[in-house]
Parts: sequence; structure tokens; C-alpha cells
Amino acid sequence: MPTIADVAAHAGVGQGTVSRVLNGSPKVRDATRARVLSAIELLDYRPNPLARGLSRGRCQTLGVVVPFFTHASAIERLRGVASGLDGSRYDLVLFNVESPVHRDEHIASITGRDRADGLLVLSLPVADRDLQRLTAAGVPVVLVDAPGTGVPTVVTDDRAGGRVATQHLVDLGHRAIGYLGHDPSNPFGFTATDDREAGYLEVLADAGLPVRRELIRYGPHDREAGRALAAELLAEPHPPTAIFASSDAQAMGVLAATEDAGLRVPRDLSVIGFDDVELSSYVGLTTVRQPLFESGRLGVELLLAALAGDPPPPTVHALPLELVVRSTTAPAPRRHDPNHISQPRGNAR
Amino acid sequence: MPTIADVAAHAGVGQGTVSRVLNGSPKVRDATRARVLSAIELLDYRPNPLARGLSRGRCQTLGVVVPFFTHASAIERLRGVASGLDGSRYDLVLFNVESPVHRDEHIASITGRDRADGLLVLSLPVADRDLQRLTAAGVPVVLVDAPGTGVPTVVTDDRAGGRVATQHLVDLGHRAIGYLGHDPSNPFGFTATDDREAGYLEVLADAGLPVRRELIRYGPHDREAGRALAAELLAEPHPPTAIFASSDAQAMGVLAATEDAGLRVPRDLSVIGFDDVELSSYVGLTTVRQPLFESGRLGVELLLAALAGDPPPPTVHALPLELVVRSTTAPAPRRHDPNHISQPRGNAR
DNA sequence: GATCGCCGTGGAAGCGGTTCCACGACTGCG
DNA sequence: CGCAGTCGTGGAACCGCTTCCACGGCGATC
Repeated sequence: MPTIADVAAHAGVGQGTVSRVLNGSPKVRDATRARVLSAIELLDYRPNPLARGLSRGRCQTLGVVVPFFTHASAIERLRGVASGLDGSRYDLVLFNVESPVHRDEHIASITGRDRADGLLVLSLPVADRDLQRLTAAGVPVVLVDAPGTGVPTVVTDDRAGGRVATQHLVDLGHRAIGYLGHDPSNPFGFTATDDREAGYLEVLADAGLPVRRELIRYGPHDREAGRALAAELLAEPHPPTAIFASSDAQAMGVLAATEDAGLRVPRDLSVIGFDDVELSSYVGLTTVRQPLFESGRLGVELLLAALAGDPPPPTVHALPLELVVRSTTAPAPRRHDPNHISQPRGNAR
Repeated sequence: MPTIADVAAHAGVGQGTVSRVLNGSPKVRDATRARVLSAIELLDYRPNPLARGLSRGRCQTLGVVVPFFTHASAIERLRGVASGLDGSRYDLVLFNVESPVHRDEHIASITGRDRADGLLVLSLPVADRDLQRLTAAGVPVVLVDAPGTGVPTVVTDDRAGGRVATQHLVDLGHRAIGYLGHDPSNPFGFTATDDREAGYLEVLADAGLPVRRELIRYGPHDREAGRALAAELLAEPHPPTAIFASSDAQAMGVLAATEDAGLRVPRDLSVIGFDDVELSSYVGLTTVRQPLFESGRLGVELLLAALAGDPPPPTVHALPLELVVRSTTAPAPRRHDPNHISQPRGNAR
């Protein structure tokens, strides 16, 4: 591997000059610059990023902390991140989080510009102490889909989203509406779906509907959990006529459970999800769309701006939500007897 | 940020000793080691990875080159990669490839251990010249789902897979079988689906069926392309009764096109895909499963073995394929008149 | 009891860049 | 025509770590 000294020798200049050429300094005579460039060409020289990083005190790398492949939604966000990074000079290093320990380890491992020049955290809350430490160390942080103070944040109004979803069901005449979310005390500290639940509760209250605690269930955001929880709801003595699942992944499970129980969607049960992942359009799921791709992209843009010495204020950027009505929601079945719906469920367990 | 010199001063030792403690050298007296460790603790010292990398000539990072989010299958492989990397000391840097230029740029940018200690390339062929250059520079390379000489490779027998899929359709009595793949001259140089096509052609020949060129179409591996190509096939004067799509993504498009044409799957058209991405199980797509997750994981394991100084021979690891029959394939419709099937297609364009 | 290792350690020389400082040559001004 | 200022440049210090080399002290050996 040729070094800067080799280039300097070949070009007959000092290594300081080669470095200036490399970094586009204007204080190099054109003739000199040409000699250096041709020596670089001749030797097929490339600067060593490690040495450069050590010397400049930064590493041209962006860290992305992401609960990796547990949620399809994370992938969509990552796509946005990758697209926002395209054309920039930064490398992307991925910190995969599959447990709370992971999250803390990764965040603790960043102590300065030697590991990552900036940090983008997806869907995971970061302790204020860590945020302050990183900021003090000159590492800008941007949070996407998670709360945090003092740093730019990209969020959606999950409470409003919860309202929109629930209101849609209420408007269709449903009065027994189940809710599926994750446990508010989950160890990761996800908070988004808590807000969705709050929106759900508000709409129930506004509509004068009772809150039936037995219709609210918690579990992880995956299909199997959704399936199991929905099966429980459907086995209730007075089952819901509609279910709001706070993620599309859980909603997919609701669909499966409905089929298991010999019921038809949307005839016997309306289902609405949250996220609008790619799959949802294939399946025809009614859902609340949140701009996942755009959130990742905006997050990166904010981070790049901070790195470009144009520090964005710690604004909370709220991205819009949109109700996407497809084919899993329909008007509530008419009935005189509140137990009516339980009749066709012959093969439900 | 404290440096190794600070630690040395606090512990009253030389920095060489601190370094030895850091790297677990046995030639440090226990008492000394304890003093150093407590100084490290006290100062909350962490070694600077850049400096360490520069000094040792490697950077504790693995590069993964991946046609990022164009294929859902790439994601599945990446999950395997992430899981295989879990617990290792290596960081994962992602090189996103959305164009052939990208691919070449990224591969060219790796010139030694200063950028990545090893390289994992997914689904993209790498020129022998680059492979040799990287090997010479001490950067081990592992290829997954792509051909290459002189390096460990993880593949599936795509030709056999093409045979299995086609044979399944033949066994069901289909005699007019369409094929969807990508253009063999695609600029990325993907080759996997060419082999699937070869398998398709072999089975046709074995079964004594004619190769009808008009039933073979090429396009990118996404849903929209599959939809458009399938629409063309269905508009043929003698349309196929079954279609083998060489990726699940295209198969999804075939399903959509069938619906567009007012036809029913599998009654009017049997559809089989390839990959078995997560989505396929939801949709009930019959397909040929290839172990995507496992391929990524095995690739990383081979790379880590190479890095651990245990260089694996340049073996080709072939992973098994499996026919997964779901609900999009059925026996071919009986008919005396070969144009029979075209009758119900009133609203096809 | 002197010599020979060996062990544990300190110090310095890299690793390959960036950046600051000093310096010579040239320009422009009085 | 002399002097200050600018421009372009070379060289050295430095970034923070690893590793090699040299050296002092100790126990084993004869």
C-alpha cells in the first residue's frame, strides 16, 4: 500500500502539500497540484481512513442503533436512512439491538468521534444522561420514533393516530372495540404504542363507550402474539366486533386468529392496524399509515446537517399520519341480541 | 477523553504495560494488572478504536455489500448476518448497492484492512480481479448467492430449484408453463435466476414439452414487473395454465395480474414462486424455499473463521432447497379445446 | 558466589495521515 | 530600491495506540 510519503516522493513535494491536495486546499499552485494528482494516479494511492480519522478526530461514519429485524417497520425506516446517506461521504455502521442490554452496550460504546461521528437511534428511548454525554463529546444524536430531550427528534403523533383508527371503527358503528398493544412496561422502553392506546381510550370516552379492560391485551409486536391475543378476545363471552391492533404485525395475527375461529373479515370482525408496512397493501389491511421511509430519511438529513456544522435546533418534527381504508373494516353487524355474533363461532375453541 | 498515557500515569506504570493489560498479555504481574485496571475504572477509560486500528493494521469491522432493499430476500439474509455477528467483536458496516456503479465503487474502496477486515458480498458477482486484489491485501471475502473463484461461497442449487418448481407444475398436468425471470444480461450480473431458467428448460425437455419462447419474459425482481409481465402472458392467444416466477416478488405480481384479468388462482392459473420470503406464507404462495437466513449466517461464520486465522478452503457450500406447496398451485384445468381457458377472460385487456 | 537466563517493565519508534509553523520567493507599495 | 505582506511550500509535531528493544532484578545453575 502506498502512503502519502510515497506520493510526496514521486511528485517531488512535501507530504504536507500532498495532504493539502487531498483535502482540496486552495493554497496549492495548479502546476504542483497536477504533479501530485498524477503521482496519486500512478501509484493508485488511497488515503488510509484510519490514519485520517485519528488525525482529524473523526471517523466519517454514522452509527444507527436499531431494534433490527424484530419489526418490519424498522426495515422501512432503514431504507430511508440508506437513501438519505446515499451520496454522502459517510459510512453506515449498524448496531443491532435485540435486547435492552444490547441497546445500552451500544450506546455506551460510543464515547466520542472515534467510533461514530453521529448517532441515529430508531424506536428506542435514550436516557437523558447518555444524550448529554454524547452531546458533550461532540457526537450529535437524532432520535426517530422515540422521545428524548435536547436533541432533534422525528416522531409521529401516535395519540392522534390511535384516535383516527378508533374513530374510523366508531364511525362504522362498532361499539365493542378491542385493542392490542404491547406491554407499557416492556424492557425496551418503547412508548409509541402507549400513545396509540391513549388515543383509543380518548375516542371511546368521546363516543360515550365504556372501556372494557378485558378487551385490551398486550404482547410483542409480531404476528404470533397478535394471533394469540386475538384468539383470547374472540373467546370472550361478549367478543368485540372490531379490533384495533397497534401494529400491522399484530393485525396480521388478528387476521389469522379470525380465520382459525371460522370467522370472516370484515363481515364478522373489522380489523385495523398501524404502520402500513409493504405487506399490508398485499393483504388489503385497513391501517393508519405512518411515513416510515420518510422518517428514516429525515432523521439522517438532520444528522448530516448537524455534522455539516449547521446544528439543527432540538425540534420535534412531527410527521403526518393517514388513514388507509382497505378491505378489513366494514360497518358493524346489526344485532338485537348482543350475543348474536357468538352464534356462527361453532369451531372457535 | 482520557488516553492510555493518563491511565499509565495514574497507575504509576508505563503505557506499554497498560497496553499489555488491555490486550490480555500474560506477561504482566497480577498486582500491576490490578493497579492498571483500577485506574481504567477510575478514569472510565476506553481505547480509541481508530488509534488501535491504525497501529494494528486492522479495524475490527466487517463490510457487507448488499443490493439493499430491492429484494426482500436480501433482508432475510441480512438478518442471518446480524445474528451470526452477534457476540463477535466486529462492527458491521453496510454498503448499500442500488446500481452497478455502486457495487464497483464500494468494492474498489476496500483496499486493505483499514476499511474492513473482511468482506461479505450478497447476491452480486465479484470480478476475479477484485477477488485477487482483496485476497492479496489480506482481506478475506465470502460470497453468498453469487459465483466467484478462489473464495468460500455459499449458494443454493438454483438449477435444481428451477427443476423442482417446474416438475411440480408438470406433475399437476400443466403443459403450457410460463416463466418469469430477469434479463440474463442485467447490469448487476445476477446469475441465480439464469440457473433457475435452465432448470425450467430441462424439465420441459424431459417431459417432452415444447419450449414456447413467447411464454418466457424478463424483468426486474419486483411486484410491478411481475404484474406487467404476467399480464402480457395472459394476453397471449394461447396463454399458459401455470407460471413459474423465479422470485416470490414477481410471483406476487403474477397474483395481482391474475386478479386484474378476472381470473382465479389456482383454478384458472397455477403460480409458483422462488425464495419463500415471509410474505409468501401469509399469501399462501406455493414456492421453492431457499434458506435465506441461514445463508447469511453461514457466510458470516465462514468470514469470522477466516479472520480467526483459520482460513476455510474456497469451498462451495450448497444449501438445500425445498418445495413448499401452498394454495396457488392446482391440477391443470381439463380441456379439449386449447383455447378453452381464454373464454372467461372477458375483462382482460 | 559469579554467571546465565528469564520475567516484568519502561520507553521509544512506528502506524499514516493533518495541521501548524517557519521560511524563501515574489509582489506591491512608499 | 528597500521593506512589508502574501503565497506556496517543506518539515515537524501530533493524534492514541501497539510492539519491539533494552534493561534491571531475581532465581537457578555450576
